[in-house]
Amino acid sequence: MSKRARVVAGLQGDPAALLRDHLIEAAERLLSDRQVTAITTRDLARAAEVSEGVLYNYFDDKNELLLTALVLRFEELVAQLRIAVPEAGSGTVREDLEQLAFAVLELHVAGLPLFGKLMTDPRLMARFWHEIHAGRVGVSGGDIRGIVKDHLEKERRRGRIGTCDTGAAADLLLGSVGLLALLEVIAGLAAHDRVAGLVDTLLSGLTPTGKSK
Amino acid sequence: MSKRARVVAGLQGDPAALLRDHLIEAAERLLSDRQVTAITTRDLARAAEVSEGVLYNYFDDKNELLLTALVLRFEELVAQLRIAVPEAGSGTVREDLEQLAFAVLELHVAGLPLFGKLMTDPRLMARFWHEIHAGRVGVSGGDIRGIVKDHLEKERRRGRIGTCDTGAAADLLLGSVGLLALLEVIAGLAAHDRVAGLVDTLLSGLTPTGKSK
Amino acid sequence: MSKRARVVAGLQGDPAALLRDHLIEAAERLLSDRQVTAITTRDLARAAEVSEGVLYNYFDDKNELLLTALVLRFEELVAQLRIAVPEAGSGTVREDLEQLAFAVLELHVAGLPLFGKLMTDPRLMARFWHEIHAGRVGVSGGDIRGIVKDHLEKERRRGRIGTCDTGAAADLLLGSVGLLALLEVIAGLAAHDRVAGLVDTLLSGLTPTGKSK
Amino acid sequence: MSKRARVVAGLQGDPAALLRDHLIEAAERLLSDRQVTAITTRDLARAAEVSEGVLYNYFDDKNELLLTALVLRFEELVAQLRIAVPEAGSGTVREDLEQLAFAVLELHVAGLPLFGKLMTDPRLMARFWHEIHAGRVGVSGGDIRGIVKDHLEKERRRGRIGTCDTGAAADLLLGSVGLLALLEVIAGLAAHDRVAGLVDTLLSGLTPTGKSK
DNA sequence: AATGAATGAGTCTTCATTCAT
DNA sequence: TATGAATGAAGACTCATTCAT
Repeated sequence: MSKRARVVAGLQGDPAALLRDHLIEAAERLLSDRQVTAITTRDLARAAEVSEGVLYNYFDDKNELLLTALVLRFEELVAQLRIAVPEAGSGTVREDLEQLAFAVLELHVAGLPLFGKLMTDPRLMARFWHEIHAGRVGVSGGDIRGIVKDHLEKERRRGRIGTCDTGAAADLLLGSVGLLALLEVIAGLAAHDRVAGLVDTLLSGLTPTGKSK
Repeated sequence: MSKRARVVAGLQGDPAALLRDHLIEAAERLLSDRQVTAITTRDLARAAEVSEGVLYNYFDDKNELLLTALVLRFEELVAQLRIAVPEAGSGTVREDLEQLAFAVLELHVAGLPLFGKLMTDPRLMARFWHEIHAGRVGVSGGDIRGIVKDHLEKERRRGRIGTCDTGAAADLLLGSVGLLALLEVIAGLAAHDRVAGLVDTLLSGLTPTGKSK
Repeated sequence: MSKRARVVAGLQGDPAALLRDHLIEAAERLLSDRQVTAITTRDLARAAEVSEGVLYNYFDDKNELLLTALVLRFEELVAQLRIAVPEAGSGTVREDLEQLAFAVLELHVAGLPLFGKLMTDPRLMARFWHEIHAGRVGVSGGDIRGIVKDHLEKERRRGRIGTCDTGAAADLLLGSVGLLALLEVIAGLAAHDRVAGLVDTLLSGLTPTGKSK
Repeated sequence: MSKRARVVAGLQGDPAALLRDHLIEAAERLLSDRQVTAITTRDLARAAEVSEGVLYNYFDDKNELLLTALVLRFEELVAQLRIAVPEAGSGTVREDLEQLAFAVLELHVAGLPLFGKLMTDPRLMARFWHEIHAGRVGVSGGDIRGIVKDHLEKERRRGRIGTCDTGAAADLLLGSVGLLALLEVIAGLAAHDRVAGLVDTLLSGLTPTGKSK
């Protein structure tokens, strides 16, 4: 009935949804090499090859578009993590835990820039936080923590690890892997090489053999 | 004859150095309650009670001043950590490690906003990184890691903990404490309550008693 | 075959004329609680429950629609005044004149915002003026003046007022009532309370009794 | 000490005050051939031959500059009226009243466009109203009314006019003269020619000679 | 060397109008 | 002929940087 944007001219489907998605994709592309605050409406329009005003037909304001792109990207990352979680028992305890740790590392390496971008703008951060229901997010927060904790509890039920505070263990793993990811992203550290050491140390603990704490 | 800024009028010493420091102090003050991007040259000038132009006599641009203030603040925080590190053997292994963990938590809670501010501007971040020699920094990077590692090695030499990868152990502790700090800053989590659990789990490890890894 | 707008779907008559009128009505409604400049084409479309584009099928542009609505509203107000004019002789001279003055006050209070809206856009004003044949309008211009003048002349023919310049008398009445209306609209003055004083003073004049001018 | 705008480069006096006044003058010039709402910051800057930003060094926002210009212009007009008010007794009652009426007519003819401009923007109108303390303004309000009323009371004390409601008489004169001014401004009516008739009718009143009201 | 006003590019957002459907 | 999304030209305002004084 009404006019259709040139960029979605030849495509099948609801033109509105198409264009909305197109805008989000353009935003994601921009987000991958610029800080949120460094992205202007003009950039967005140029990247999407549409006029400047079109953004406001689909989003309340610039930040809402950016936020949507950010949330989407985050959800993709978590979905990828779920896929990468090993079936408990597919290898040794260590092997499975290492596989999980590598998956978490991937998530962090990919997600950290995202997170950094959010910190730029406190209001954006707040909206992001609200969008992703509390506890489901953070660099390694909530949901992700649940995934790791669940894995550990399965292992414990199988008797492959001892009685322990699985929550704390999850924090140790997530935090340290997150730290490696940060150093990789910021300083180019080879994080992968240090994951095995992390898992070993977490498994055996620090207490000298034969002694209690 | 050259003019001396009113604010350093009565002071002894090289007026240039005095004014430079004065500007940095004003920047630090501003940095403690605003995002870097939210600080204008006018703010800076007003806070330092000098004219807008002086800034350019001592720094290449606004960001250089801000960066200098950021680096300084970071160094103060690390210095505070050094002071808070327990004398090994002043308590049990756990007590000492907990005390260290708390000190690290304090550092992170104080330093995280700083870090967030840096991420605003990638160029600023790069310059910051360069300023603090590689590996010495990060939310929980290098230097700090050395402090924790040193502590653990002292404990090992005393025989209070077993043979282990002290670097990995330091990463586990720093990373997980950093994660708690992040959740405290972002989501208001009571991080302190979970530090003890972290230390316990790190000490005992996950491997079931009586079994080898 | 041509399409018929949903809002005039079930109605009898020329669909074009129907829709045109429908648009004008919507505009009038909007005009009663917004400044002309604050009315967007989107507002107009939403109020009329039609698409944004139709407007341009019936009017040259947005302003022409608004103008038409304004002229219509003005004519309604004048029609109301005609109805409210007292039958000369239904009361005393003063009573009749007061009744007329009150009617004129109503007209002004209702019409002033309209007038204000017009002044927003000089081109709109010019077109309005052209639309209402010269001399027939103004806050208290032409036609209205004729109504007051006619009333006064009837009274004079009846001998209830003396020989005088009824045109000037009409101007005195209209102008002063208009002034009160303006002050009521702008500053919340209780205009009604001062109408009687106006009429009295107009009737008796300023010249001291027994003296010639 | 600091830079001086090119436009006030050669002039004596406080450059800030100079430029501020220069901006106001530019605004007044613009105001005399455009509606307030039709004046952009760019227009203002171009008219004053300064950069766009300079406006904000002297006024909170665009409207404040415009408002200042409007208030100033209004005050000039009132001052002119005061000067033009006849010494009571310098001529006959009618002559003096006519002279006053002419002065008021001048005021209105000059002030009406100003007033019209204000009606464009209700918030601006409110600020204007607040600026000019209540009762001092309006097309023919307060202060102006006081001037006319004072004149009439002097005449009454001299016994040159009878006992009457001088306030109402002032309203009759001001309102009707305002009306003529409006018609002159809008429709090019020759207002001057009708002032004498107004004054005559006001002086003699409508009541038939020898009869009571 | 300090001052602080001038500069003007750049920001987000609105909205009348067009035009493919 | 109605639709309503796309268009893009403005608009007001900010602020890092410059530079005459």
